[in-house]
Amino acid sequence: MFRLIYLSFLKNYVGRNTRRAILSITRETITNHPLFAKLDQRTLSDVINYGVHKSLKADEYLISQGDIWPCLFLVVDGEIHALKESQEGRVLIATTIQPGEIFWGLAFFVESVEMPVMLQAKSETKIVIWQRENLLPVIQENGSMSWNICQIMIKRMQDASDIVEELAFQPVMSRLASLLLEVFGGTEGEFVSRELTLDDMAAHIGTTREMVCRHLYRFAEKGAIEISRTELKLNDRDFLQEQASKE
Amino acid sequence: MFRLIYLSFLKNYVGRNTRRAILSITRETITNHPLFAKLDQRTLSDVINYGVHKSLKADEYLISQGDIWPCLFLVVDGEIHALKESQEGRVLIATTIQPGEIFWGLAFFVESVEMPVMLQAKSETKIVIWQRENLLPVIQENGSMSWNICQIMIKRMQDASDIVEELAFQPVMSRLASLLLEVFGGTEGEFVSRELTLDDMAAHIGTTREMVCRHLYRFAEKGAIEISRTELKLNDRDFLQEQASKE
DNA sequence: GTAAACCTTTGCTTTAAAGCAAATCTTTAA
DNA sequence: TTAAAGATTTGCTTTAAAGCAAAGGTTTAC
Repeated sequence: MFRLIYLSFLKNYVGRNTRRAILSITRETITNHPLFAKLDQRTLSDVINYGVHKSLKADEYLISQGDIWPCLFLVVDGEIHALKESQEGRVLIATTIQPGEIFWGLAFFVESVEMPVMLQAKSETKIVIWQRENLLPVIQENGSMSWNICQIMIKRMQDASDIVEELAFQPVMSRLASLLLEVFGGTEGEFVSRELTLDDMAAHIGTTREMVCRHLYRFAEKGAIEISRTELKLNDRDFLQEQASKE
Repeated sequence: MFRLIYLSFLKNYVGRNTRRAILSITRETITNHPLFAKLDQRTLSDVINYGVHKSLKADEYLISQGDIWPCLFLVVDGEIHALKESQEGRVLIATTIQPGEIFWGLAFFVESVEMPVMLQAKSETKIVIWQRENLLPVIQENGSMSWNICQIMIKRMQDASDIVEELAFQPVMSRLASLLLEVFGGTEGEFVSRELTLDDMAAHIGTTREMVCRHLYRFAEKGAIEISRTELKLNDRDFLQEQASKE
């Protein structure tokens, strides 16, 4: 009881020193990002001043599919999912934006272009948002920035390309094997919390929770993993690797 | 007979005037592209000089999936398919690059990054290729160029995003309806050549020729289209539109 | 002009994926 | 502490997609 009160107290109270610490982490995150690498101190300060801080609660939406949103943002803390939703309510998580990464509304670059994904905070998340009108002059006066953005875009294209390839050619079992390796790849031999619900996993690979469940138990039958209702142990990475490459 | 000889004569013989005409078309294509829009005459000439002309025969490969290819190119005439091939030989056409459009190897922007697609000429095709090392200085000295590239990339991202959405959420029938509208949308009420083989259509929507065939005849049963072995008439665009949005 | 290569169509079979429902377990919130 | 909400699991059913094979057309190349 006491512990709960104590924790919620910490959660809501942000003292002068703590606030200063958060701002400094944010400042550091901005300063360290390759996009702003070659800016002089004065321009960097401008950029930092234009940035609007925003906190998102877990599961809170930042924007919806179809929005015209001429902004660019940097994740300071937490994680943001870029996801697509079908008419029937099925969901596909296209990518996850991590702390230190930059993302944008397409309308930041091309006027009136709609967002093809919605953005949703996975957990409690802090971001800094820039409006097109504020950042555009800076970008145009610093040639290297556009080039850096190109490089970030290339990475995103690779991601998108992988998703297309998997959806087009690989069966559910392979996609699940890939996901397991990605999420639990570093935990071979020890039981760990499953982290993702069946629905979460289904959203990552574009299928249903029932399919995920069945394939998990199929992997368990083969000895590649062990599972309980809440935990998972990865035993045979090679087996999963092999499954992941099947068509 | 005579006609054949006459045609093949034309095909191979390129006289002085014709060559000059082709070069001038190419020059115009380059000059008109938004990417080079704001360059001064002198820089533009440099760019034109750095560009290497290349002709591809129908079905000829430009590069393979996995290549590290630090180039950027412009399609002058013809069409180039960006396609993915699975281990089992199935093919998905991710996008088609049209005359006047620019595309690139990812390694043009980020060193050592592999191509996620292969590039293949759909028909006889002429392109102009620039090496990274030649074009990079021009880009870095002309800030607007990177920005323009960003805009081109945004368009490609939209395309990729649409493909993901279709593969993840839409059944074969919807994807085929979309394709029919895209290819034959402007020909309502008249018989036209089918243009694409069943295999071609299958490659566009990620399925097999048999599935395409069956769904075509299903559309025909409903009166939305009429088909013979070689021709097709689109009767009911609305019906197809409705099918295209189904999940 | 003809054979070979290629494309289309269809019947039949197999398989993967999804949908639905119910039982069981876990977590959350009052 | 307990009820409610949420998550997992499994059996059964349905459907979409794919695979295989064979029979016809069409086009191409010699």
